[in-house]
Amino acid sequence: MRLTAFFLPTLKETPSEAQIASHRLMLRAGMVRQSAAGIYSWLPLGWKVLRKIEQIVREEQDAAGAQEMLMPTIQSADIWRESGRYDAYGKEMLRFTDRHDREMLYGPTNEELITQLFRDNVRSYRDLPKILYHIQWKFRDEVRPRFGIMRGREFLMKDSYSFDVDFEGAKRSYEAMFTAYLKTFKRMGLTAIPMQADSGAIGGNLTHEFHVLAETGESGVFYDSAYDELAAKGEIDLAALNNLYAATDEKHVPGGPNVPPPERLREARGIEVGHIFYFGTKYSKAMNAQVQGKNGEPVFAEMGSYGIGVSRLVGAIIEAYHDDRGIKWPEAVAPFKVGLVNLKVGDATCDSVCDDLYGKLVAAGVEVLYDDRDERAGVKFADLDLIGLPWQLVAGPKGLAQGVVELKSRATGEKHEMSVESALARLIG
RNA sequence: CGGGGAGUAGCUCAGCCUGGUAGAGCAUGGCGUUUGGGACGCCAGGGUCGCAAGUUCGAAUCUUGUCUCCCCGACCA
Repeated sequence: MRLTAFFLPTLKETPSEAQIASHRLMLRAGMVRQSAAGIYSWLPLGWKVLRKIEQIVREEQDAAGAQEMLMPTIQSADIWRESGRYDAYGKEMLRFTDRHDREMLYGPTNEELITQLFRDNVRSYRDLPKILYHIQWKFRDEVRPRFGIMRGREFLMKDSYSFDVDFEGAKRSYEAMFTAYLKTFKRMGLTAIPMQADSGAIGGNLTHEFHVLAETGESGVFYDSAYDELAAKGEIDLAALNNLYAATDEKHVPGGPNVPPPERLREARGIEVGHIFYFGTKYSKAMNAQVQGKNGEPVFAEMGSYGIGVSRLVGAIIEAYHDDRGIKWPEAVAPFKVGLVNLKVGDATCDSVCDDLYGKLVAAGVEVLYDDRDERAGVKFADLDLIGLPWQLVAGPKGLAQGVVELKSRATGEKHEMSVESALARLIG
């Protein structure tokens, strides 16, 4: 993509409403614009990141055996009356009527819909287990949206739902999602700690929240310092994780059972990026979702639900990866891998070398943003640092006179001069 | 939902107290000089002062109502 053609409205100054780094940087980097309280438009750069994250989530769900589908954003009140949540959910649910005065709502979650689909279409235990998921926009009419897309009213969520014939099966599904979540967050460069959590309004008795540690996190969390060591090792060890203490402040009881000694107890702030629940037959009973068991007997489906805040992850990643100049995207979610800087647009050599580099990178399938604007070097560097592409490939008249370009890592700040060929090899290889 | 604050140019804000032709910086367009980490000069364009009523000869400014946004708290799968 050539920057002259790209819609990238960056801001030099910080909009006054933005309080935390991710919000500030998303506005400044031209990723999002607010349209109403807690409701945002995703501009091209932000949308690219969102789709990258979504794709990682999708791949890990698929790998765990879940199947993607798509349920609507708008739901009928009827099924919510069946589950009993139409009255229970409260004002967070956005309700309205259509032209025929039918009561509708913008879905805050999809247990009812998926249970209805299951009930209407699955008859036998032989069809189980099943894990279905979708990645869809949700709306929760939060009293006080804040922190940009971190607590928006409209947000993109991946929600999965598992159906099993018995508890053992449900537990396997739960563990499959548990592991998938750890892998998902790790691929994005995040260390997410699974925490014992309050089960809240969804109800159930087996539940974990996944928190990314960040100073600006909304939740207080407590965890065993052994997590830090485990995270440093970089491998996912389910058994080890299950034996370590970690809890949100809602669940944490000082000095309670399993709480590690003070020297190993860490207190921190966390951003909740995922939440998984086993809730048994809560919805299948309320909505009469049964299958026939092995002996022909009716069995209520054992269910779980598993959410990842996809749009919130964008903010969480920025919270984890930024400095005072801007964002530092991990390569897995970066909107582009390379920012190609032509330091002197209009200079025949610079133009031809950059055009050639751009063509070759694109041909090799490398995502590259080519800054071909007729701007001063400082402007280009500042914008590139702000939007945080992992690699900056800089070509200017001085370097080219020596036959070199500069390759800079945004993450480490390291710069290396090298020939055009070796730069290409580094980026394509 | 309780408390506080703010709506004036694309952004950041001044002007309001004490009513009298709407401002600055940045951004944008043009020209020139510049050009390796957010240049400089000159010129230009751009505003229903959130909206509505009221007071007044006259309202961005005073009064009332209303809408929206932000912050703190409570709330939050």
